[in-house]
Amino acid sequence: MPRHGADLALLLLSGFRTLVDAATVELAARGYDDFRPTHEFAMRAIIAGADSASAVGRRLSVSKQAAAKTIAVLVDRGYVSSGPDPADARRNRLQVTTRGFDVLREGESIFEDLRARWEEKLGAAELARLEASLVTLVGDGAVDVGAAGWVAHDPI
Amino acid sequence: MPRHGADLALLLLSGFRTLVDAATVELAARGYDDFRPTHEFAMRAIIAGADSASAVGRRLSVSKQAAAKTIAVLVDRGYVSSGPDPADARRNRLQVTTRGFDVLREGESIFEDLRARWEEKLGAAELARLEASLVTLVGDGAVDVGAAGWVAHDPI
DNA sequence: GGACAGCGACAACCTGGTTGTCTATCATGA
DNA sequence: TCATGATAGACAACCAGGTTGTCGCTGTCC
Repeated sequence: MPRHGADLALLLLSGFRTLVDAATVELAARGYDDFRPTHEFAMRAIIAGADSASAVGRRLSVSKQAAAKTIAVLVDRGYVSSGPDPADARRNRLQVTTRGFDVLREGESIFEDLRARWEEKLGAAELARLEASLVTLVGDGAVDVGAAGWVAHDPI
Repeated sequence: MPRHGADLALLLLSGFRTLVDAATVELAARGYDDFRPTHEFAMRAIIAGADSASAVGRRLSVSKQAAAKTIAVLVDRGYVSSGPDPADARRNRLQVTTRGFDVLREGESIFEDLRARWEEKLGAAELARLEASLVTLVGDGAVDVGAAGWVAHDPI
């Protein structure tokens, strides 16, 4: 067994892919096709208070241009609305639409299902242990920042 | 705690990123800058017997054009050599160069070091347990195929 | 010998990023 | 009050890595 260390990295990647691919496929089956993980990150940033393209970019550690592009497709697909900010004419105020909240809620429930399926495979205690180990290794905050930009590709 | 299931996915991603970013940075520090995980996958495919661009594409489940592009940069940077196949004039026979094997060996040792650091943090038994759990969840073969194409971005 | 398949090259395009430049707007301090 | 500086967003050019499609050459097989 050479490459033992690298295999660990691949296992982690593979786990992530398994979940995200399944979620994207399932989301498409439920009527939200062309919804990508990137979009989720952007919407969560908006909900968390980043109500302009620049702010989303900062929150996601990404250039404002990149954020603006993502937001443009989100607006185009009706997940996010954008209008002039009455208080500051430079800004375009962003808001997640009802449809936007819908897709997020669907996504959450899909991920819950996937996790439940893993619990069946592994046992609840063991899965909790795995999560705890990961938190020890990468920290709890790792869950939030900088994940966008690493999740760019199409499933299958 | 909503988003529990999604957090699991993010933990896995974060673990992968932590390892791969660190490895890429360390590799650059050792003189192999602009070497990306994608390149590693392509080189391993060549070593495994895929000695033409089309074959690499098949092995990596990627179009032959995509494989040809990657191989072009690998050849350009001296990690892979390409020459006419005396037995078949259509093909360009690929070979990993000495420098190519060097960078792979460095990469392996870096990943071993990273894994050892994680063992210190978590304990050897617990890390082995984590790996075993992941193998249970995603299967052993998951380590190999289709990982290219998910590892496209720059660290930091 | 002819039909078909595979290889590599080329071109056009997509997505998700990047940097750089520009204008409009706001905020601040002399 | 007004000049200066910072910020928002738009636009353009570019990059990496991927896609599809077309094409010509080469090899294989009937």
